[in-house]
Amino acid sequence: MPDKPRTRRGNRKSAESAVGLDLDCLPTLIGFNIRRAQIALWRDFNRSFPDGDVRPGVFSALLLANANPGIAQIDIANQLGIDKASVVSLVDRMEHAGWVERRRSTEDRRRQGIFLTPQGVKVCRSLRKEMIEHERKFVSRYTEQELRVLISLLRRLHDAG
Amino acid sequence: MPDKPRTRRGNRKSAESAVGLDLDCLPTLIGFNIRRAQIALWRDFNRSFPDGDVRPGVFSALLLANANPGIAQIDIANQLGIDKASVVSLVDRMEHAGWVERRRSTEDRRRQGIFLTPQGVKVCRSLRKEMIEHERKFVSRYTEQELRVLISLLRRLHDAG
DNA sequence: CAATATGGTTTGTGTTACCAACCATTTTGG
DNA sequence: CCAAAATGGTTGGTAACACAAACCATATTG
Repeated sequence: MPDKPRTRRGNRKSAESAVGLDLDCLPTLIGFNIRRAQIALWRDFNRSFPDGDVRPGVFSALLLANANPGIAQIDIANQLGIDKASVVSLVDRMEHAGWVERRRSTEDRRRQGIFLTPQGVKVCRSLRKEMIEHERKFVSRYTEQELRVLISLLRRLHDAG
Repeated sequence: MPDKPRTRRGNRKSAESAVGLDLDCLPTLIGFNIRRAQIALWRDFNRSFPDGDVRPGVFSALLLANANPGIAQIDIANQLGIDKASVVSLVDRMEHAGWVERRRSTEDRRRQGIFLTPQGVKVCRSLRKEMIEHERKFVSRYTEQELRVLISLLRRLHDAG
């Protein structure tokens, strides 16, 4: 029996072969739902910010550097929960775009302080606005209370991961 | 002034250079929190399932194929919310591992039905158990009610993304 | 029956995470 | 005080994904 009964060939509603599929325990798994949410957000992000220099990683790093002038790359890594090696390429791209510059700290000459250029400041301000605008589409699915709960539950997931 | 005041050089609690960093609006953004949660889960997943054939994508695809014998790859893509091209490599890996086989449907010869091998069935059962075990670490941070809420809020995020 | 749609595949690109190894610098502890 | 260890940054390599575009075989359609 190389076949299955669930083909879309007229024995069912023709539009939806997916109807009635069994997802097993997947819908109850945190990982599965986070993954799907992440994909959905990522896809939407790419539509909102098409072919620019800004990517999710760059965005957070830029905001962080803007709010903390001279922040060290290691601190960016820690705040974003990623590897320090990953931060290097983020900063590389931001520097290449002319948004930030690295300045070797004179207090601790291992540290590379990140400082926004005037252009970087402008871009950052604009991006922050666009991002909030972009998130509105998702935020609007929740009440204010639900959103607060969601954020706070998510935060517990990664704080102390 | 190439320097910043927030170095860890004794003028502050020496253990934490990160204390007092300004995260701007990042903590209130859904995208940021999802991303961090995803990273945390991913990292933990890799510790729980070190160097095996099983990866997050493969896991969901295997469960799906197990629960729906003969499912078409396109349906896997739809259920997982990913591109059909991405499914190909997932199935490739599962087939290569000897967990599933592709059988061309005789009803619609475009479709490749995915069927688990006996070994695949065993692996699947074992993986499901391991996965639930693995998630326990995160689940245990929530009350039963909180978990239900979290899952349901997340679901709203990707259903209709 | 021609035009179109669908499922699968291949190929290529891009993002992003990790680790290991290395250098320069700083901190440490014997 | 100085050798040993820790720290910050960088490079290079690997891997998992995600996507899009182009292509084939097959099905559906008009």
